[in-house]
Amino acid sequence: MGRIPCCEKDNVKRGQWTPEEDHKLSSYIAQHGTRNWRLIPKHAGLQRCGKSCRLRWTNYLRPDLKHGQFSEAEEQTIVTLHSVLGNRWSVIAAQLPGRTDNDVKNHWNTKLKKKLSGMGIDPVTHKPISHLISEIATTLSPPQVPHLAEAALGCFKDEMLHLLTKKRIGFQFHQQFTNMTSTHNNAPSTSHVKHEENNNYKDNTIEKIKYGLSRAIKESDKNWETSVGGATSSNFHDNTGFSNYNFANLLNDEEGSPWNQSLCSGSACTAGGGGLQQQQNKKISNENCEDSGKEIVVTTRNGSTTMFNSDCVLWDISSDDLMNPMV
DNA sequence: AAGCCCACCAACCGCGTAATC
DNA sequence: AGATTACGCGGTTGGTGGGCT
Repeated sequence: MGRIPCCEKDNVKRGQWTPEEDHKLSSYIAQHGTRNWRLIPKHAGLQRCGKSCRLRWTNYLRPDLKHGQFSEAEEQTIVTLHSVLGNRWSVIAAQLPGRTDNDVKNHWNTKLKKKLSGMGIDPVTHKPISHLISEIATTLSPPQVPHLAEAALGCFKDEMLHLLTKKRIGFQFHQQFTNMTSTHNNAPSTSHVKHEENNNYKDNTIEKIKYGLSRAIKESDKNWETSVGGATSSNFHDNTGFSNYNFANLLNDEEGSPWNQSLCSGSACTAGGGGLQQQQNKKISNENCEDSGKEIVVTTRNGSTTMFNSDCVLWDISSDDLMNPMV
């Protein structure tokens, strides 16, 4: 047996509330309270569902509600509580006098999530995105990598891609680079941060990032298998205490991006479709690099992660960008 | 000026569960 | 005790307005 509707759908008005309806509802509630939402519209002379009346009252008409912008302090509270409670909007809203769960949820989805992403923080886990990559690369056993890595990246990709499409930035790796120069032959020059104001480049790059991430996840799995299988892979080595994953050949491919095929959100993700498997062995060029074959490496050591490319232009996430995301 | 895109947010939907019969 | 009803919550949708091309 299905759930019985709270009202007769045919006889109720839907959509935006008029000032007259607001007045009727407010007047009725001021006199009689909010005891039975099913009866309120009938008694108040409204052709609305009781549920609709309740939402209108709780989210808009209640006299104790604030309607203005969220303050810095309120935003800070939301972010802090969200890091602990997750999407428990009603609990978070309870800590913000005059704000509803709907307010908080909307503000989170439209502003705060992007703000955090722009700061390089994953809005789901509240960890820096570099930590996520690090965890994917080091702490997961390879059979899990395609699923969990894609799930984690899936949570972040929309905001990341949004940011990238709004403003080209170059990838910096100051201290990590210093560390790497002593251990890696393809160390980048300090003039690596270059900008090309070329739309084609941007468009290509976005596609390459999408595809590159998907390929990276898949490739790391393959490399691990190669290594375990006995053959020494030049792409995967761990003899210096680092775990190096070579993503150099993951940034380009003539084929369409599999990103959409494996597009996922959270746990609903099913990574690594058959198409991805089939594409694994295809030749990949690196046309956007001045010198093809340069590497992009994710390096992990003591939990820190570095991603760099020796000569290709990447994105510069400066502190200004992080604090003032272009959204 | 018109069309398009995007951000915002009010409102809706459906599910879980507490309350009531 | 089980069925029914209502409420609360979180996810999603759709209308609107502003900015950009």
